[in-house]
Amino acid sequence: MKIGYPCINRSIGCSSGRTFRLSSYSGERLEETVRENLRCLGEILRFNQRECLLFFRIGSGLVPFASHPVCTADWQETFAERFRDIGRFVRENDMRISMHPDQFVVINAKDPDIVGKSIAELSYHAALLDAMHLDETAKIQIHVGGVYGDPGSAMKRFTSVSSGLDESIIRRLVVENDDSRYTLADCLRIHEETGIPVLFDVFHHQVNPSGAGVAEAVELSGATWRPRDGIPMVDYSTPMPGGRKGRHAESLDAADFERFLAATAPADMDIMLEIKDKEKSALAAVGIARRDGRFRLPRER
DNA sequence: CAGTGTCAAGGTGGA
DNA sequence: TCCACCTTGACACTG
Repeated sequence: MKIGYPCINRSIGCSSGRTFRLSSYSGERLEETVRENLRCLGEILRFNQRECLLFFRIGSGLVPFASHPVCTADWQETFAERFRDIGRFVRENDMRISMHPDQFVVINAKDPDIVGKSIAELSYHAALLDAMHLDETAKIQIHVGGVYGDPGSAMKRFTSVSSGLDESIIRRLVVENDDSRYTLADCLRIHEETGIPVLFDVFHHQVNPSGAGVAEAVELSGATWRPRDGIPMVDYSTPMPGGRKGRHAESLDAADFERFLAATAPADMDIMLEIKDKEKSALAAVGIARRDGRFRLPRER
């Protein structure tokens, strides 16, 4: 079991998601920004390694505008060595990386232009993980979407488009149940059609359920991961108390997390804490998971 | 320098 | 019909 947090570290005072406006794009600006983002990513990973946070989601903004036509820079070549170094650090410390392209990626959209842009964005994510020389346990998670009031057709389009995706993408792709459209049961059906593993989101399953209890849900989704995909990934969070439906909590609900671990024992999984205060909650979760017994510090493995 | 409106991209649900 | 929301604030303009 590894525990981690997404994209941003609030303790170390730098961001690996620095960006700039499209209107101020230039090759120099891109290079300078990517260099700074990679430097900070290295710092975050070193922080994580010290704190035994072995799971991290790299933000999609690491290379700004990478899939936009304006970007003609060969960033993979320019930063090849830096990417390789970071990948080596990840492997040597037995860490795990994931990415989560944002809501604009809809590979089963009706508009072919949106499909094309979505695939370009997935290619960027795959190229980034490839540049780090990470194996196929480093996943790219997406929601399904593209419903437009007709889930059946959306499902067919998803199956059809995903079957044509490049191997570099499909080997890393996993689908996640979302909070309003595709339930866990829908994602399991997609898995049956496509073989794509299902990443279980605990919170979305509460908001948008499909029958299974949490232990069963972890088991069903976990069974869709092949050995080469690695330990199943799970997104965990709780609702913001008093917040609107769908909002993520500000900090870890320790009692709920303990109950979640107890309910799902002895299943192994890598848990991404989608909680606003980031590494702070992840650290608290590590403490709880150590008492649970499934989580081991690296030196105890 | 502080405050704040806006930023590449889509789709949904709630007010 | 508009706004908030999503994996996440940060940039850049104004005064």
